[in-house]
Amino acid sequence: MSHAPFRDAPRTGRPRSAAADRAIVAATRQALAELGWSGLTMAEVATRAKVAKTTLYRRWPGKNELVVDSLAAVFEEHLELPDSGGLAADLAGVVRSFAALLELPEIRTALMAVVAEATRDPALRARIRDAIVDRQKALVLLGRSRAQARGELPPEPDPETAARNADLIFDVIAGTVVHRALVSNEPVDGAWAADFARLLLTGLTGLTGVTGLAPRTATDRR
Amino acid sequence: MSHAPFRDAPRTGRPRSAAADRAIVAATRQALAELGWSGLTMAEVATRAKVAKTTLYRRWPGKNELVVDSLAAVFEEHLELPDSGGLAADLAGVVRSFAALLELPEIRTALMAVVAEATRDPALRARIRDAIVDRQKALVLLGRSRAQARGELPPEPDPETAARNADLIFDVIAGTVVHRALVSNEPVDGAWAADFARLLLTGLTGLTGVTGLAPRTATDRR
Amino acid sequence: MSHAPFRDAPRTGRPRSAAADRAIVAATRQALAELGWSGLTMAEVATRAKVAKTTLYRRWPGKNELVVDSLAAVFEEHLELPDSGGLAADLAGVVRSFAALLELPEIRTALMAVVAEATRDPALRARIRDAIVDRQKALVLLGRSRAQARGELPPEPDPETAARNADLIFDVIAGTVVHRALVSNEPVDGAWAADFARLLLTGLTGLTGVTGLAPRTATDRR
Amino acid sequence: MSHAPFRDAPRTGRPRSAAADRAIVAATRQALAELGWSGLTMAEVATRAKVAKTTLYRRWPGKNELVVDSLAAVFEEHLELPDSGGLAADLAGVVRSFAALLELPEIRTALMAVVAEATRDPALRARIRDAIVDRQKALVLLGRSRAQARGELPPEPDPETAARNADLIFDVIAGTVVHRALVSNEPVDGAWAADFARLLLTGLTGLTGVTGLAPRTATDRR
DNA sequence: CACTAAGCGAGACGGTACGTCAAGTCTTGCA
DNA sequence: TGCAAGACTTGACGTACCGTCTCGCTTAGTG
Repeated sequence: MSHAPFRDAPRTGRPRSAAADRAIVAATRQALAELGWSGLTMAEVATRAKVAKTTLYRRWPGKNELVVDSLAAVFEEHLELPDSGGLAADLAGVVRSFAALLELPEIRTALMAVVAEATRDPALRARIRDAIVDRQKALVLLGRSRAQARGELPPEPDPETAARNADLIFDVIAGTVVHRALVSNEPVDGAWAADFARLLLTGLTGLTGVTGLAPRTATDRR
Repeated sequence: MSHAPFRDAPRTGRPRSAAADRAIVAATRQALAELGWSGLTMAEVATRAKVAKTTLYRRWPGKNELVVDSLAAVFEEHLELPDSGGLAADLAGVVRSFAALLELPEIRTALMAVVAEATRDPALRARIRDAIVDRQKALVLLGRSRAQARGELPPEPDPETAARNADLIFDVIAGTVVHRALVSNEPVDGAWAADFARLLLTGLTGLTGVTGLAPRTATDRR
Repeated sequence: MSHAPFRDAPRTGRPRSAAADRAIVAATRQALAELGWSGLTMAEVATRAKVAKTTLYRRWPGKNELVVDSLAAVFEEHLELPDSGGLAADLAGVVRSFAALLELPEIRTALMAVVAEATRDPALRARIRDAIVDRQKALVLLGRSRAQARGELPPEPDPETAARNADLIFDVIAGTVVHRALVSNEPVDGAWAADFARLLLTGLTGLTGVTGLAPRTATDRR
Repeated sequence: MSHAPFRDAPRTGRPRSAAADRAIVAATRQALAELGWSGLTMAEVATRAKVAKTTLYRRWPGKNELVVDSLAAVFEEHLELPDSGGLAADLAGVVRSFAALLELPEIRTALMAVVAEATRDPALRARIRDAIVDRQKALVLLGRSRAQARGELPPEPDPETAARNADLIFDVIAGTVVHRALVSNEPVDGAWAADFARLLLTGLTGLTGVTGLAPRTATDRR
């Protein structure tokens, strides 16, 4: 956990309970799912975790940080990218992976809220980047390197371009999925993921035609 | 304003002050820019607008709705799409238009916050859609119809596909710009907009190569 | 009540509830009697008075001031000195009057506590003086002036001496009764009051002899 | 110290540090003087005494008892009555001795506070009596027995009367001095002590006249 | 022109959550 | 076992904001 103290100075006194840490994070996720971001209170979390409010504040500066770390735990356990053997399928896999997270009520209700809070709090922004965003970006980078190894994508000419392209692709994938799920409030199902993957691979001009060639079936929907 | 009462029943009594409406919305934007979403209070808005707190609650159900309407006013005055004569340029225009809004502190700090609130409040979600999202989407639709008129994009085979494609493209554009600006917290400058437009038009495979052909200059950045 | 606002400026807005004031003071006395000074909490008072905690803090800066005003109300309704026709009887009357107050559990538990708090808070000290001590002192002054009118005590030669003597006599009477009741924790009954009055009138040397001349009876005790 | 463990059972394990006891009491007095009763915390005492909080609780049941014992230490080192050769002077000596203690900030701020606490705690009341009040009363008794030995006061006819008178005189002296110092918040100087002694010896009627005969000078004040 | 039905500013009100603090207990490791 | 360090539970603290209310006043139309 990012708030863990350095163990350089051999700490004295009673050590912090690791079980409490786990209980608090779990309670936060549960309360978030039930009550939503603005309904979440520190006292409620404390009660559910069977822990005193002071224990919360000893470990996290406030609600924002606690929620970021709790969301991070969800990302940590859910994000993975099985090698599906092809770029298009890997792409759909990333999209599905992101979308699955955004279906969780605790993520739906809290992710954008902490992003909004972070606009006025650089430390929180860094925490979000380290704990959440970078974890997602790693998935995208993994997919690209696999595609390049397979020869589906050309290798980057130089590291700077590589980074710039990676950032762009990541913003496109993550941003689009988030917008679909949270703003447009539409399901991210297999059909949509396929459409999105096709658009990403072939660009706008290829969009309509290909769709026409492979009409969807009802069973295509999740 | 979307909360305006129906004029069917010819209202009696003293009419509401239109000046107050304007002052409140302006005060909300200003306070949002200075204090951020979570620092914004109804009392503060009332004070700045030189209005009583009761006047606020007489017109808006709460903070969420007041902010959505205030944000909507900003979108209304800023969003436009001058015809630049080509799809790529129109695309860049839409991106720049969205990005310009996301540079405003009141939008940065509040847009994602109300989206987050809306996850648990369908009425608020509808309000956001009507007042903000549909206004953005209209821009994207306008760009597509222009491109189709010019022959740069094929006409849609049927209305359902047209709607599905429009939704997808809109989520890609709006989502990507928002993610770049608010989550990645990087500037949406001309160079990035050009990269993004190229990706949208030609797809992933075209990305690296084209970039290599047209190396950027320093003056290209905003 | 000493915190009442001046009515010079014609007050606007909703007026404060006088009933709330009364309920709060009554609740404070009751809670003090049941829970003692250190057991008294603002929340408990608020609950008993069926009033919000904020209402308490809107009217009193804190627990100390609330308690002083509540004690003052008790003093106001209890302190009086019926004219008994003679100095000795008047003296006993004052003693009994003070003692009766000190038998009330809310006074027992709180009077010395606020005095202790006041050692570090001049404003609180002034409040105690105005609301409580001066009320007691007025009784002593009344007794003296009656005695002087009857010729039982000589008139004071000058105002300064008069004030100094009054202060001294007051400290003797009030201090002694308080010490007997709260520190020695012994009852202030009729017999003790008579002993004390005799000591005050005749001094130490007269103490033992007179007691011997007028042996007490069981009915003499309160 | 009244909390000292019995040495009957030959105690095992590491013995308690006597130095810690002294450091704690000293730290309590110092903290009391600086922070006042309500500002005093166990943690602060522990820090100042360079001792763990647990050590405090191992030796005293709580804050009240710790403070009583610390005040008792002050009384123990300060209270004494040099034989001045006459009743009036001895009386003034007792008054001055009490007053000197009440000038100490730790006593001013804490004495009445523990008395107030004691109204709801018989054990604390007993502790105060044994550790503080009886020590003061011994001084008064000593003064009386000297006066009786000198013939300035008549011997008591019987032990019961002796005790009753002693209690009364003690309440008068201690109560008056405390009231002057803490409630009226006026200095207990030589002039006031002389006035008080005169009143005690001759009673109320003698008060005004004698004062008139011996007008004070400025140098008479402390 | 008076009546009347709102609107309006000021501020009290009952609530709820905040983040802090103190009391007193418990846990660890060292002496 | 004593002790230092410090985590822990409990619960009060005082503040801030919420959304509602009460009051005295103003401002249109309507009768």
